[in-house]
Amino acid sequence: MSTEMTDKPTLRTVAAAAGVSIATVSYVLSGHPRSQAISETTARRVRDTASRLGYRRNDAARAIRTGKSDLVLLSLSVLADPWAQAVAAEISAAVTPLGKTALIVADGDWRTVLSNKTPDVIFIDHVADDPELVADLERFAARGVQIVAFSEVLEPRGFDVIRSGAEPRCHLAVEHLLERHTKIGALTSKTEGAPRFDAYRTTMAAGRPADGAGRDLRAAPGGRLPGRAGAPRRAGSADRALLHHGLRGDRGDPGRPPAAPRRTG
DNA sequence: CACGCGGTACAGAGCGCAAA
DNA sequence: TTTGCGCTCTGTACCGCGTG
Repeated sequence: MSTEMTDKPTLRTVAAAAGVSIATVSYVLSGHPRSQAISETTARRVRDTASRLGYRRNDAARAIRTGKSDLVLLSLSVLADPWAQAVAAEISAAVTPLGKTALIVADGDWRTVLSNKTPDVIFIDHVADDPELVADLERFAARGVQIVAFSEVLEPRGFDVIRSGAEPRCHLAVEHLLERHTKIGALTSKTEGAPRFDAYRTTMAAGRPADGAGRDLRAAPGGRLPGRAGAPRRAGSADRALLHHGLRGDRGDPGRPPAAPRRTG
């Protein structure tokens, strides 16, 4: 019994129905430069037949031969982060005109996705300096997958690493606030060993204004600034401004170009 | 281990036509 | 008639993975 009415039409089906070879159908339907060498009569017959049979290209099969999936994977550890949302929007907008699809993984579990898919490009917003994770990335990079990892600690090993560069951005934020303030409060979850806070502290200690005015950075672990005993106060406007810069600037403001990636062969 | 899946890439066959 | 050339299309290897 024939299954032609129920089976999904393939290139082979279309070729048989149109009376041409598989290759001819492939050239016509893919718009391959070589299709210009195929007569308009034949090309039209192929297109009409494909349309009549409801043919749709099998991207998985195509990926086997070309090694291209037209898939761009974006792995975000925290989707609620304004920076992550901005990056997701930018990448989606950038890849769509190229005929590619952005696949966004919101829980940062990019390894599970890569177990059964091979994207053309992978963006990962956070990669721990774990040898096993890095080995996974190196393996995909060796297969020709372009990988961009945002990391403060990872070294480029066949793939790109973007340093968020907390210090320069903290410097900009502090200098901006110092135009109108001499005392700045920082709301931070921890003050020791935190790169972001260290960057603020370094900037504050880096120099003193010519008029001799002092610089004072007060840390507030837990999100509260020190005040009178028993009455912790909320941060003032300058403090909130600094916090704002810290969140947005720390990992790259979408409105500004990111730090240049470093790559090794 | 052999085979099949679907689409692509590429070498080359078949044909028509013009010039010698 | 032979030769050369260009156009159109064909046949098949190849890819990674699952299945028998």
